[in-house]
This record gives sequence, structure tokens and C-alpha cells, in this order.
Amino acid sequence: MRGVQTDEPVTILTVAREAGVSKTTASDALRGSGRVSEATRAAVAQVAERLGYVPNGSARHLRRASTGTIGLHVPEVLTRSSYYMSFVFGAVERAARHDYDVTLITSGQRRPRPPRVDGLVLGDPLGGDPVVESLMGTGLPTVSCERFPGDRQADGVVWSEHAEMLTRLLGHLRSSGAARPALIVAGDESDWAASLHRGYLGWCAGQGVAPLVRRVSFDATGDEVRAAARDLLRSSPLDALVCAPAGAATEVAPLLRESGGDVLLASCVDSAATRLADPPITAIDLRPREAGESCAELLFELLAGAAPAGTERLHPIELAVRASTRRVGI
Amino acid sequence: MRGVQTDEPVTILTVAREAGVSKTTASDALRGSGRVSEATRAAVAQVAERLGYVPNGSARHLRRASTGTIGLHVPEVLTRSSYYMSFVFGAVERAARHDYDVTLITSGQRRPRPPRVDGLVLGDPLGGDPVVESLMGTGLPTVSCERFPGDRQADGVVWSEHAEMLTRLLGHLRSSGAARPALIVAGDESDWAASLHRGYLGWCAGQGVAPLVRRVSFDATGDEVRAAARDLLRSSPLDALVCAPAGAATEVAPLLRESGGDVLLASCVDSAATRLADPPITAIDLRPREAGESCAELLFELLAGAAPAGTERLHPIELAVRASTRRVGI
DNA sequence: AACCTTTGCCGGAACGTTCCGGCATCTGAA
DNA sequence: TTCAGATGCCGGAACGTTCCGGCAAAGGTT
Repeated sequence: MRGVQTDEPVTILTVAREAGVSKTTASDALRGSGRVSEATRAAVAQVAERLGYVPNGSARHLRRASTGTIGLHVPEVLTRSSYYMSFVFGAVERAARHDYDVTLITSGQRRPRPPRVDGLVLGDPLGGDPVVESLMGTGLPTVSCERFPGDRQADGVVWSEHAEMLTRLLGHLRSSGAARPALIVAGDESDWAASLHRGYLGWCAGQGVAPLVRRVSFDATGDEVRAAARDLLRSSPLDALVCAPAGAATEVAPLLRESGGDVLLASCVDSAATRLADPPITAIDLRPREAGESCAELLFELLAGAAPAGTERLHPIELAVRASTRRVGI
Repeated sequence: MRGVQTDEPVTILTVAREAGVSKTTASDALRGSGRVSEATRAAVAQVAERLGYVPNGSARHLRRASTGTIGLHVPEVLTRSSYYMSFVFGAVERAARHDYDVTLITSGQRRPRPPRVDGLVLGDPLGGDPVVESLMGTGLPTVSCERFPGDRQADGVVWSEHAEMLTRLLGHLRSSGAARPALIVAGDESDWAASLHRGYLGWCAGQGVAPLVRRVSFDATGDEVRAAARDLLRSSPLDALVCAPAGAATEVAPLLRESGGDVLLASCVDSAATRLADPPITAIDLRPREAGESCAELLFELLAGAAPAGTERLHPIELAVRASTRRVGI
């Protein structure tokens, strides 16, 4: 603790005075704009570093007529799935790095007029969601995680190869002895669920097996998922079950164990719950934090003009194979 | 969508002009400061509402010489425990309501000088943590969640009756047939763990049973916790186990099941994992989101002078009794 | 009627930044 | 030698808000 330095805040004027230049030159030197000699630039930079100068974000945003805030919409209650928690965290962290604030927009709250933000990130926009529709209509730069199932598309899209990853998962199940894996998945209002459904049907067609699907709502409760699973258990002998909705796999795990049928179980969304389940459940790791970061990053590039409207960016996901899909002795 | 209104931003000048008053009067009317007649105040408010006036946060913070940001420190990796996720979310939401940003400060990053914030929230400050020590030394208004185990104390403290709640939990275990519940808990560098330990020893003394404790580190890994549990299983016949660290209970659950000893299990931190475990694990719900909100709220009251330095505020927590501690037939 | 106090309202300055335009000085070609 | 252009630097205005001080009118007291 080398002396309290609560004297007065060090502004760009302090830096300029100390470096013996004008505030304009100091500003130009630090930001790389204007015409400044290399010597001056270095000198100013050194003084700024020495004094610990940090630009005042409020003043900067005021001058630039930017709000310093981006809006972030996620469809459902955050607490339900840890996916969105991580997603938001990633976006917030990335925004902070750009000196930006994040305002959370939930589907519940009324939206009388466009929020005061410079841009929007939409996590898993659902087709038909009126809040999403109105946000898309603001004309603000927008990035969506997964495509918007509506007519119009966001300026930037971060997406993952869900269908391909599900195909890999199904292949793994087959090699573990499952002849006809079933799927519990949400409806096509979300691009993510639609991709999974499509991928599943494609795989079934390729393998020549009959599809075995039950649809549930996007934010299905445990009861709803369990009902679907029971329905599957009743209708046909089940050798493997893939649950798409977050948390669904852990909800049905006890049910499968009770049924005693030795059913392989996998989830399309990884989480602490699937990792810690007994046995641990094979799952697709969507890497939500990185997805949030990627969305925010793309939005800032759009805002800066560094990326053109219509940019699409692939977000890599991973398959985590665990005990729930490993046959003993294979 | 009643006409795009992307003309020009509506500032306080717009409101003032429209209401036929000066900007000063408009400002005073909207904020309740200065001397304004009730009629004028109402008129201005109505105009502001009609035009959809939203004060420019950057300008406000610039003028007020506030940063519009509070710092938030949490001890460990966020992803590990959902507790801190929720905690941070609560604080962020509350800060947004006050038009404030939140900067996350992790113990990892270097802190060469005090961050540009108006105040600090410290979640579970650990005694001896150099980052926490330096943050406490900045002189900034500070609120801590749980007391700081060091010499100095934060300006505001939000705390919960952990010892009392553990006492209730132990009583419940006893009424479920456990004669001598054991405890796995972290060391006294965190006030939370220290309180639990104290509460446990107190209960044991009151009941006349010998304490059975194993200490682990604050951010204990699954292996570390399992080693402690195995040690307990070996040393004496175990009828009940209370795990303090977040996630610890779910980590040891499979171990206890294998041991076959029909051990009651409870956690001092609730989470999705404990709720969804099989069987669901009895846990203390720390209501982390509300804790984060409460901390942020107290900090803003301190900043506004509405609460005096040294304010302590009780955060209520709850006990969620589940199947893991219910004997069949009782 | 002369004075003081209160009430209601207002103009201007300031917060720290960016950016437009402008003014010297230097370079090199005519 | 002169002049055009490039280079390096700078002053002042502006962003939208709050707040200090002030001014006129209304109300109350002697």
C-alpha cells in the first residue's frame, strides 16, 4: 500500500499537462487517431501508464452519443437452466472488456419502447415470441445465438452444428449396442430444437431405422418430460434415450433406473447436474459461456463496422461421453 | 408499431421545451429536487412520460462524478458453484435498477491500483486473501456478504444465521434417527464455514455427543471431499453426514450409496444438483440471488447516505428437507 | 408603506471526452 | 526564392445532465 492516492482523479488533462502537450494531442496519442509523431505518442503513453490514467467511460459515451449498453434477451427464467447463466456471464464479461454494460431483457417485462442500448444479443430467439419480434423491429444491430425461426434474420448469427453433433452421439449409442435410440425434443419454434429434430430424422433415414420421437415444450417441466419418457417406455422396448431439453435427462434418469430396462441415456445439454449424476450422463457440451462471449464479440464488431451485416459465425461444441452410455464389458 | 421514432433522442431539453419550462425546472421536477410547484411538477412528469424521456446515464454519471459502476468480488471460479452465479445475477439486476454497471473482480487478476468504481461488494471474503485486503484498503464504500474474518470490517454486512440453521438441520437429522451426524466443512478463513463449525460444536455440546468433523479447503475438489468422507466411513460407524462446501454432497452421494450403510446426507448449500440428485438431497437454501440483491441494495443505500456505515442486515435462509434425510417408515 | 422571507423559476457553468477546423512549421519541387 | 502540400499540434465546442447562485413575484410582518 504505497500511499493513498485519493487526491483527485487523473483525467486526460492531467496526462496532457504532465506530458507537456494539449488535451487533443494526448487524446489522439492514446487512441491512435489524428496526426501525432511517434515520439510524442510514446511519451504520452508512458505518462498515462505512469499516472494510471483510465478514460472516463461516461464522458466517452456521452461524447460519442453511444449508450455504453447492450441489451441481452434470453427466453425463459434464468434460474431454470445453468446454460443461460453461463451464456449471460460470457456476454457480460466480453462487454465489460469493451467498456460496455449489459441490460437484461426478459420476455416477461413490458416493452413500451425500444430500450436505450447500442445493440442487442438474442439468446435462442423463439419464433413467435412477441418481445423478440419487437426487438428485431427496432432496427438496432442485433446478434442472435442460433438462427431466428421467423422471416427476418439478425445482423449477426452465432450458430453450432447441432445436427452433426447429434449424429455423432447417435453413432456412439449405436456402437454401444442401441439399435433404435429415441428422442425427446422441443418443438420447432427454436432453431436449436428444430436442428436436432432434423438431424435425428436424417440419421434414422440413413440407418434405415424408424424414428421414435416425443415432442415437449421448450421449457418443459420435469413432469412433462417424465410423461414423455413413460410414454416411450410403454409404447416400445427402449434401448437408448436422448433428451434434448436442458435438465430433462437428469429428470428422467430415476425413472429409467426404476424401469430396470438398462436404457442408455444422453442429454443434448451438458450441465453440472449431468456431470454429477449417478451414473454421469453423456451430454453435448454447448460451451455456453464461450457462446455468450462470441455473440457479444460479434455484436461489437458489427457496431465498429469491423464485421458486415449478415455475418455468421460457427461456435464449436463438444461431445462428452460418460458412463450412462457405456455398456459394461464393451 | 406506431411509427418509427428514430428522429432524434429526447433529452431533458426536449421535455423542458415541450412543457414550456427551463431545463433546470424540468430536471428539478423530474427528480423531486429544488423548488417546483406541484402543478408544474405534474405537467413536466406528464410530458416526460408522453415523450418517453429516459435520462442519459452517461451524462448523469459524468456530472455527478460517479463512475456508474460497482465492483463485485467473488473468491473462486464462478463456474464451479452455481451459488456465485446466482449471487452475481442478483447483484447485477439490482445494480441495473439503479442505473449502475457491475465490474467483476476475480482473485486471479492483478490489481495494480484501485478499480474505477463507486463501491464494492465482496462475496464471501476470505481472510488472508490479498486481493480482498487491498480492496478493503481502497477506502471505497464496501459491503460484504458474511463478515470479513480479518481485523477490519466492511461498511455494510449482509449475513445469515448459518449456525442456527445448521442446528435446525442437525435436529432434523436426529429426529430421523441419526445419533451422531458428522460434518465436512472448510476452514475458518471464511466466516460462513467458521459459523457452521461453531454451530456444529455448539449443538454437539448441547446434545452431549462427541463432534465428528473433517476439514477441507474452501474450494475443495470432489476428490478431496470424497477422501474426507472415506476417512469418516472408516473411522466410525456413520449414520448421517452434513457436507458444507458447495457441490460436496452430490460428490459423495455415490460413495455413500456404495458403502450401503444407509447414511443420511445433507448439504449446507442448495443447488440444482442437490434438488435433482437421486434421492434428492436435503439442503440449506442460501437464496443466493436474493443475497446478491441485498448486498447491492445495501451498498446503494450507503452510497446515498440512506444507511449509516456499520449497518448489518440479516439475510433469511431456508431449510429444504428432502428424501435423502427421510427414513422410510418414519 | 417599507421591509424581510418564502416560493417558483431560470441562466450558466461544469463534469471529461472527442472531433472539427485551423495555425504554424517543415519538406521538397518549381 | 516561392509556394503547395504534408506534418505536428492545438483551441474551442459539443454531448446531456446537475447544481450553484440569482432574480422576480408573492406573501407576511412590523
